[in-house]
Amino acid sequence: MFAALSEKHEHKKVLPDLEGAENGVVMRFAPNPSGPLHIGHARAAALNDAYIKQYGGRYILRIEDTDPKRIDPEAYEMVVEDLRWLGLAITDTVTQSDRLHLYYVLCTQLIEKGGAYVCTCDNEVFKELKNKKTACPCREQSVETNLVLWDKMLTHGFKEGEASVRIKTDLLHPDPAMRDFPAFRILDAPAHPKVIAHVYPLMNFSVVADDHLLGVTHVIRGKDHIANTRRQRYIYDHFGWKVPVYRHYGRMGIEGVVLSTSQMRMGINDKTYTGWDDIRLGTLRALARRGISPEAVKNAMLAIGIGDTDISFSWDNLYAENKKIVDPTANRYFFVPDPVTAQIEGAEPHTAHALLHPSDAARGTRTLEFTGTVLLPKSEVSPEVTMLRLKDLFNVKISWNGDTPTFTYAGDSLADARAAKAHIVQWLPAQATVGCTIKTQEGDMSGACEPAVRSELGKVIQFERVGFVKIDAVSDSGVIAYYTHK
RNA sequence: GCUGCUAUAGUGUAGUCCGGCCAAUCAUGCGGGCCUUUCACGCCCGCGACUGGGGUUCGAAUCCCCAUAGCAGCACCA
Repeated sequence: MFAALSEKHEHKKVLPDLEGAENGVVMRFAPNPSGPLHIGHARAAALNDAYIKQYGGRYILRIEDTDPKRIDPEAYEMVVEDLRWLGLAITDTVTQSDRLHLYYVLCTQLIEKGGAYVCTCDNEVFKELKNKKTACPCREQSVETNLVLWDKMLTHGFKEGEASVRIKTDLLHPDPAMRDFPAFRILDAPAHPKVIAHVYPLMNFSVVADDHLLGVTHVIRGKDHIANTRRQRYIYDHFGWKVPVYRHYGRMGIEGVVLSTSQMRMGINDKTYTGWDDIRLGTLRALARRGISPEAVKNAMLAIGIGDTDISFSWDNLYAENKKIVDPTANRYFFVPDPVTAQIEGAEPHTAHALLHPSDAARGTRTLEFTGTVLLPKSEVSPEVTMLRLKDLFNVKISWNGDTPTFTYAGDSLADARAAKAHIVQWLPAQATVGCTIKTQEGDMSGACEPAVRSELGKVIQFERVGFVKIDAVSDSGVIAYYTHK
């Protein structure tokens, strides 16, 4: 009964039903290994994942590396790492460069069926004919001729650009993008990191081949693939294969971070960025470094859903999701930005015990030894301020002689501080601090924090009154933290 | 230009297929309050939208037409 009540608060986002998914689904995430995954990828990855969890089935990671020019050899590993971080239920992994022989066999079959032909026209010439809805001479070749030419392609009888395989579609189709699109091309010096080949499939062919071979039932991807879906249908029809169910979601605009792989790589090379996880980038590893949890990313993506409207991604919404996850677990500590030293007159030494978490006393406390001098945030100490409450310690009166403050002990009563509307501020014992720099997308914030923060390496904590941060590095010279969000 | 898709508050989203229960849901954001030894969390209150114009209908966010805006594709990229 109580469980039912608490589940009501979960607000589980329900995605629209998928047609024909009742008996389970086979879906795939198919990135190009050109760099690490970014937030845009996370949408496709998370949406597919959610449906597979909803209906049951298999989740195939398919690395689409059929364009040697767009491969970063390190990306194979990065993609897998990023998906592992996201926590997806991947059941199978295939790499297209391992499967070229399968595509070749299917191409031969398609030529035999009369569904494809080898075109030796100049690319520009073909384009002109296509725009005039006119067949190129190669289209009328016999199956036998096509098979001979196809064999010639595979045996290096052509150079790059001299021949390609085209799918027979409808030359009168109103959309020129549909007319006899290419399925295989020749690359002379591809320098592919995983395979030696001369003939490479184009995306539309290899995708159909693999979706069919792997039994993919449902495809969710961006609407930039709508035209590809229509093209791919021609291949399905030639083979007589069953077409998967498609959903195409709209474009997602993301502001504030760099997403373009080439731009990121350039910036890393010229030291503008520290690496793929530089927090100014939109990669998943950058989010991870900042303390965004994978669950928050997934939840934010599911909340966006599969609508075909173009949307703008909201960092606020992602931060809200993350805070729900991080707030209950993050320990609290003091960080004093831009510290000023304050010697407190008239106060006895005192040990303060501050809760590690305000709503979970069982977690314990940290101890701060007051011996006379403290560090305070400079922004809290200005001539119009005459009283402060040092959190978990006592009240301090400030008297001003011009610009020079004098700090005097003013009692332990919290009620007094409230009555005086004094700010309750974080502080540090001057004799027990470590230097701390908080890195934000806008720049660094330096100050000092409790020495105990050093035990939170790799964790997200909350600096009280400052915000959530992830402890990135701990050394003799101090602590480096990354700002997560408020 | 051609082909196609879309249009609900600052942002995301539900409702649109099968018109009335929608003076429009939920989240986030913002404003105010309560709680509180954090400007966090929690709780309460409030703000804020059906792109525009026609039409059909007793009745339209929902159906039709036009306009406008945005987006995608028109590669031997994925």
